[in-house]
Amino acid sequence: MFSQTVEYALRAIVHLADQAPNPCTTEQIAKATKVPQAYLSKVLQSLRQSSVVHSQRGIGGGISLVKTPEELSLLEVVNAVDPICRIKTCPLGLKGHGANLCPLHRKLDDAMRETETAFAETTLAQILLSSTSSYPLCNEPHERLTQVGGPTIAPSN
Amino acid sequence: MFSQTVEYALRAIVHLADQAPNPCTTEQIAKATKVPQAYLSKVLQSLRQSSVVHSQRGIGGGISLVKTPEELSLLEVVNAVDPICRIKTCPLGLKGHGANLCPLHRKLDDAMRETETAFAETTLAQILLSSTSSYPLCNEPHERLTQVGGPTIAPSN
DNA sequence: GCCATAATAGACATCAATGTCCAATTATCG
DNA sequence: CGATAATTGGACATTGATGTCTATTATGGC
Repeated sequence: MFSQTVEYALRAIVHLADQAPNPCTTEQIAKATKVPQAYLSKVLQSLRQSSVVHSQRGIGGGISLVKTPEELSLLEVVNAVDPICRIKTCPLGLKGHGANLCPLHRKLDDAMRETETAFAETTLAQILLSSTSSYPLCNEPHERLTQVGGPTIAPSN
Repeated sequence: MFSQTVEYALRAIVHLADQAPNPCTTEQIAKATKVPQAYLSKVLQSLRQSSVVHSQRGIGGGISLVKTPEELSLLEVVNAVDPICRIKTCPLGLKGHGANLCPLHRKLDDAMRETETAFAETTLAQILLSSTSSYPLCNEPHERLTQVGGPTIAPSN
């Protein structure tokens, strides 16, 4: 129901929110989120063009969130890479309907509206603070990759 | 958010429900629903293999619903052509999560669950009886293609 | 200025979704 | 049986989503 690209974008943003306000390199995000790095860079491009993330080249650079996790909603991320496009007029182009959707398309659009609303009302901060037994993207309850200050360049392995 | 195939399948089923229990030819459905006929025949194949519709070759044949519009839900149609696949285990394959989804995937799965439920609870009969100002697939309030009288080619049952 | 780092851009590959076309098959009618 | 109507199946084309690779450009540190 949601594209792979949406899944990847959300994983990346969750990781960035977790590390905020520190920037992460594409490589770091790719490893943490298990997303193919080359493809991830494409996804991050979309997010940058939509001003969801900011990028900085060179040493110490990387990707960082434009907004704080408290201000950023899931919907903004989803719409940046694969917009939820609501049904505005009759898909059959019937003149008699116009903006007055028939029951079928009303139902379909309602489902999309519900999803849109749910995503609009959820912030990244809420995702990070949710108290379930699993922490986003991590095996441990909360394994911070970068803790305090430090440019943390390449923890490598 | 929903594939073109889902849209086409639902249009076809709505038309069949409207004409039920009479069968319709692929050509009739294609014209009424404005779906490319050759592609529609593929979609109808999926619906037949999932036992949502029944087909009959030869003169007077065509496609008809297996269940009545009262018994058939939107979900059965959707799942026949493009299943809503719920998130059952961590997409990252993290062992620590397993069936215990992290907040992100919990949220995504919740959205799918809501949609799934909404579709499961809506029958084709409800779609046809919904009182909005537009009738499904038709410009007029209710232009039945087959009315009374004329043996519109094999009512046969 | 030089070098290492990291994003950026574009070409290319692969695969699934969508769409078209035609021959084969099956059923009904006269 | 033969003609017609209709689905069925397979080949093919096109497009978009997904994914890979390489060269280029920008940045900071020395």
